[in-house]
Amino acid sequence: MTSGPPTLDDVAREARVSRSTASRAINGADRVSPEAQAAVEAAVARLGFTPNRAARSLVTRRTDSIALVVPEPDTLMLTDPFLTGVLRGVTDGIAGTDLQLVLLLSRTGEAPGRIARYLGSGHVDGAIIASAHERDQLEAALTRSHLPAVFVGRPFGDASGHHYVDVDNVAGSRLATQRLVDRGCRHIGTVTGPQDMSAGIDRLRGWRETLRAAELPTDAIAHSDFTGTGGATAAAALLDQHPDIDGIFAASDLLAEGVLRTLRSRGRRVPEDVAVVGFDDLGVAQHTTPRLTTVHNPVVATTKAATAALLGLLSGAPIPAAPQIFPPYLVEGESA
Amino acid sequence: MTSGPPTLDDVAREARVSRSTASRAINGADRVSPEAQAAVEAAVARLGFTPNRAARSLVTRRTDSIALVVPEPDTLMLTDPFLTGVLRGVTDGIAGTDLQLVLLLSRTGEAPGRIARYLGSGHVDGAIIASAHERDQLEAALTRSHLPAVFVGRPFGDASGHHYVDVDNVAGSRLATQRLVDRGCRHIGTVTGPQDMSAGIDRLRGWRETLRAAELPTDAIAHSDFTGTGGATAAAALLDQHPDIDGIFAASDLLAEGVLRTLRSRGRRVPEDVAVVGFDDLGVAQHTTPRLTTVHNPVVATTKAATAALLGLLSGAPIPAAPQIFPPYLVEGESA
DNA sequence: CTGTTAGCGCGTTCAA
DNA sequence: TTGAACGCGCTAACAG
Repeated sequence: MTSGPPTLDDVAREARVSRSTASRAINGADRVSPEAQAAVEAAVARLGFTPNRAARSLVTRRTDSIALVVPEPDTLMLTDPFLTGVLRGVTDGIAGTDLQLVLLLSRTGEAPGRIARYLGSGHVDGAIIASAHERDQLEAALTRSHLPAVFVGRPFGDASGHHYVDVDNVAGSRLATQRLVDRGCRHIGTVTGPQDMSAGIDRLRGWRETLRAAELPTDAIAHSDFTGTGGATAAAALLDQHPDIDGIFAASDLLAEGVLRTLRSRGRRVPEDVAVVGFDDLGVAQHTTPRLTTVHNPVVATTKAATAALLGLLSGAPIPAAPQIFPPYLVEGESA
Repeated sequence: MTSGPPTLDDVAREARVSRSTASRAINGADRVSPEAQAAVEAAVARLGFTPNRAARSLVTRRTDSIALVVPEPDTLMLTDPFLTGVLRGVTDGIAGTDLQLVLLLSRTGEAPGRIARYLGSGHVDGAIIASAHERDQLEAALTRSHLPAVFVGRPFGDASGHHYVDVDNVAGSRLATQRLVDRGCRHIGTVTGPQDMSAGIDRLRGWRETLRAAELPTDAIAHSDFTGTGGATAAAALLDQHPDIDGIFAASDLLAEGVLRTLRSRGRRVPEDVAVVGFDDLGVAQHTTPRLTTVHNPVVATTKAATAALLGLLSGAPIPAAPQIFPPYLVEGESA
């Protein structure tokens, strides 16, 4: 009467079979007669039965849930587009499974190791790590605990031993920089992202390589975090030190947006006086004035791939140890 | 030897007490001697014991996890700032508890009821619903299942019977519109948000009320979704139909951003020719040109409050049925 | 204050 | 193909 949610026993009784048979029918085992199968299915539908996850976990020793670790945005608006893409990618990736997605937002000033401890405690079957920043503890804890995990974005430091999916950041920044070279820019600067993230490092590298190949100067570098404000400040520094700059590669669209603001306030026309190319194409680029030329970063696709890889690991599939690297491509705008 | 994670039995053995005592010590019951308490704590630390959630859930009939239901952004960049704020609010809100956060991203084109079914299946102890859109099924399912839930933003339709926390959208849009009135605008238009969201409706209402009180015309209305592109289109329509417009209240900053773009492309100066006020202040406003005058929407605070309210419900605290409404305030920019 | 005893709901042997 | 029995790790009565 006051029974709460229906249990497997209720289903079995309703279907006039034993609990084991009901269990087998529900979990798609093969040794079940068609009649029994049908009876169980009918009973399940009639009762609205849903397996109790806790009970199931207890015996299967799986939690049927995975963790998604994401960095807390430094400022609202900062990593937002990235965050949104990641969320969508993972959600898409687990659609159709009965996996629960447990969200772990890594707080900036928090006691280090909270997340590592959580991941090591057996509360989840695996993890997607979209945390771009350096996190020695996390990576170490991950290898120690043998928790199946896939990174979105090459892990900082030694990537060997970790599965990851990434966009080819070096190729992307080459694309961006080459565009500036091709349109005739002779002194091309860059506003970099944080150098404790692989994306920040790689995007600087592509810029440098392209300019070297073109035998152009590589002296105009301004470091920044991935914020619009940071980009504006960095661009100002760049213009002060190198007034003759005629092109800027910004390591993200958010940065580029700040760069455009500075250029406008200084009366430099874009792209006539200074051409600008960004990176990411996650929505910001379409809303700038002028519309930003940028490099598309397929975040949803990479995250989806990472999730698929994790599902593979969980199902014990043969593991392709090699990272999956997605190609970026240039998106036409008006800024270059 | 090959035992896997340590169990309560291991702890008990290590601490030389019974399992029950160990359990009591760990769960902070009172009837435990100081020595036993210390012994257990030492054993826990030594073994790195973490309670098995599944086993605990099975007996306590609680899952120690809550769901966060958020709408999938219609476009990247769209509801991003909102989403980020919500995530932070909830995360802050459950910090210090051992609650798991299960993320439920509501897909736009999905089979309706997926989320409702999930919430009704006993997989979580409660839910925060940040889904602004109309979702009859969800609200109905929620009342039917008696799952403790708190909405962020007044639920669409009949809000009675639902707990919610919200910013005072009507007051906010009054603030915005009054600002335009005060600076001398005589023909003030509005670009609305979707009229199937309470925020969209309320923000339109505040605009109308303010203009009526000021005895100014309320004929210049253009509806839109909450995207920048939508705002740009709506603003164009507004200018076409009412060329003499000298002020626009946009129901969100994203909309306002689109409005500014249209005004610029039509050669209208802001704020000299047309003054603009937005709503939300979630990061977008600071990056527009000119910097947007807007109304601050304390998303993190409301979401945190919603989470606190949910925790209260879960602990069986006396439930304040009345919604918590947060006051908005005007943020100075250059656009009005 | 402590230990003993019983399940929580489910998957999975093992015989039949 | 089916059912009976067991145990996953833990909390909560109940005696002591």
